[in-house]
Amino acid sequence: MKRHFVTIKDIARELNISVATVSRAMRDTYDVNQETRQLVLKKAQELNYKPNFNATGLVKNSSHNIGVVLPTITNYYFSTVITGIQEVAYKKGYNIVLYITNDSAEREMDILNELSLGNMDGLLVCVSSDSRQNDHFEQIIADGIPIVFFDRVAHDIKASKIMQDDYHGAYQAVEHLIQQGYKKIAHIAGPAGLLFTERRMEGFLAAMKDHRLPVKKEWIIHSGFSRDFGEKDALQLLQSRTRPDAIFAVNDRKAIGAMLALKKKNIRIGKQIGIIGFTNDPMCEIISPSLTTVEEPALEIGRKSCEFLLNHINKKHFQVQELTLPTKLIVRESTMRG
Amino acid sequence: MKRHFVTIKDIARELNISVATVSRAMRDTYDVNQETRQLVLKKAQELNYKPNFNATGLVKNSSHNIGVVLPTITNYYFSTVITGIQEVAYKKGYNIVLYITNDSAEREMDILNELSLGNMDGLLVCVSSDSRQNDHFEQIIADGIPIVFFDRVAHDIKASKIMQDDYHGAYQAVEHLIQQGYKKIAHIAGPAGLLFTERRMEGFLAAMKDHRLPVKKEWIIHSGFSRDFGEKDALQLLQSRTRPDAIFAVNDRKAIGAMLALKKKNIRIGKQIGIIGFTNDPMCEIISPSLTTVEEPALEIGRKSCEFLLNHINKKHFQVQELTLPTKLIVRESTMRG
DNA sequence: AAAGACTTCGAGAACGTTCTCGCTGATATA
DNA sequence: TATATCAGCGAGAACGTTCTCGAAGTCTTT
Repeated sequence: MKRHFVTIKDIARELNISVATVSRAMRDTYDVNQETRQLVLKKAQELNYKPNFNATGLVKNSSHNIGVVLPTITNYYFSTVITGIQEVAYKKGYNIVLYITNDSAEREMDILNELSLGNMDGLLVCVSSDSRQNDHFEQIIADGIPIVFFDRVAHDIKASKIMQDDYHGAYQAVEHLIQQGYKKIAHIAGPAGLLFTERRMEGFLAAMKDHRLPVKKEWIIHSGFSRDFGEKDALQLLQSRTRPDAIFAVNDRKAIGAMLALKKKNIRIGKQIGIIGFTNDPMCEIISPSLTTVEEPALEIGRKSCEFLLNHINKKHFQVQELTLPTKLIVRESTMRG
Repeated sequence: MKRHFVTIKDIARELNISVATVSRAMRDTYDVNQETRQLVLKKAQELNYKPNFNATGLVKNSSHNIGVVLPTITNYYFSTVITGIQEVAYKKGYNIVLYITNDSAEREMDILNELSLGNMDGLLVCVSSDSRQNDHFEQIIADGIPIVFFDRVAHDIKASKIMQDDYHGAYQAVEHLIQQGYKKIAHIAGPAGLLFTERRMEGFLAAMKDHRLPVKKEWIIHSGFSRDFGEKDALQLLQSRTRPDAIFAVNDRKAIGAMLALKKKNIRIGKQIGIIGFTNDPMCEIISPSLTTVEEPALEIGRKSCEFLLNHINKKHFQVQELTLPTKLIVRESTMRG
């Protein structure tokens, strides 16, 4: 249990020099003799010295921890984003510590009021789908803790934001459907109130309008993000007076749910009803027919978010900035009429 | 950039009491008057005081951080394990900080020699598939940092280990194939040298032996864990002199790779060749035909690992212990001959 | 009334670093 | 020779807590 650590003092004692000099040597400041420096480094190695981050953090007033607050990690998009975050954080010597909200606004609140959060150098957050109030973020920002939002961003908060190009991705998706000859296009969307959901909706509507296609209210359904909701939404669409001949889903999971539901009803995906998703989850290639989708730059979003945050943390002055990364249409079988 | 924090001293000054008393009040020790305690708590709330973990950590010699070292997080099993870990860690006030090895022994070494690791209160690790040398773990253990291994454990290390019941899971899987009438059963395994791979192999061999079925060398293939390897292995099996009529894959991803390859060759899964996987990845339900598999208790493994580690960290004396959690056969279409 | 026990609190050291200031001795400048 | 410059280093404070020790006051016991 009790472990004893080698400190800078031990090195100083063994070398008969002051702790100040050892500290200088470790940090390679200008005012230390290179010879003594080598001596110190050698001795440090020999004693297996590891710096104590609590001590450095205490004087420098930083923890080298950045908090990542997100709804879940058990899906392709989020786990990939985290991988990107971790990659750049690790390189710069920062730890990332995870906070999972389970997509619950209540839990999100709890987490943001958490003690430990105050000890983060900065925060990367993707808001939960049912959080409407944003006061808790305001509070954190007021406390002076840098925040970068990614993917699902809070509307009204003045903070840096990184998203994929949801509008154009959606536009391109719908245009692809239209080019394939589908005309009666439905959209199964996410919960209302989330910016990226709205942007995809706008892209959908714009593409329909530009191609002079009618949009029926009953072809637009708002619900949750999971596969189950995709199934339900698809079944609901089948009930509508005029049945759509294509579905644009807000994400791949819902698209896959819809496919599963339609397959059960013996509807031939592509031929009878075309389907397109969003994300490019590996599942797209596994399901049959394979799912056409819009690829999101998840890894890059993770990397860039973290880079932004580290800039915010280390720069004296930082501008709030927004970044939109491009998406890419990936055509597969689910939108093939042939 | 510069943020000013409310400290215990501020509270003491405003209340005209000593820092020691404030500290006592915050920790609710026995030797503090309940009235003054309430006063302190009220003032703390009022000033929005947040304890500084660097300071407490420095005197208590702990960081309340536990490191999680694992190959990747972008798959179902690992992301679920992490969710379990995070769940209990959060409850106990510990942060989890992620280290991703990308399944490379070299990177694993780098990470374990990392400075920041020395500042973890404990480690949860799942070794990378190509790591043979375990000296770096010995070193950490010698440093007195508690370690718990999960899933992929290092053979020879004396440390606590948590795994699913790979042997019986495999046995049950193969027995299920046999009961379905398959006789020529192949096993596409993981890389040799990993304990759980070997255990699944043993389960496979035992079931075959108990049912007096022959095992051909060419029906056993060792390779990587990814879908690509599953495809390759399946194609290789098709080349063998006597073609197997069923495949037991070491995990779902390989099983799915194999299915995809066989489907491309117009082989009817189930009828001509039965396939069973391991993990119960959500993809099993998505692919067609759906994939029979052995469910792993991923969430529970995450939870238990973390509980073990926290015990190790907080108990004065701890016994190294090993825990094996049960698996569960989940029958779907890929092993239906009818 | 004296002694003991208990409650409540303060002073100050300690944790392992970094940082500021100033000192020493050597070298360069006048 | 006297003075300025500079390289290299040490002493000690500071960061925000906890912890140990002891003191003051109150209450109980005899």
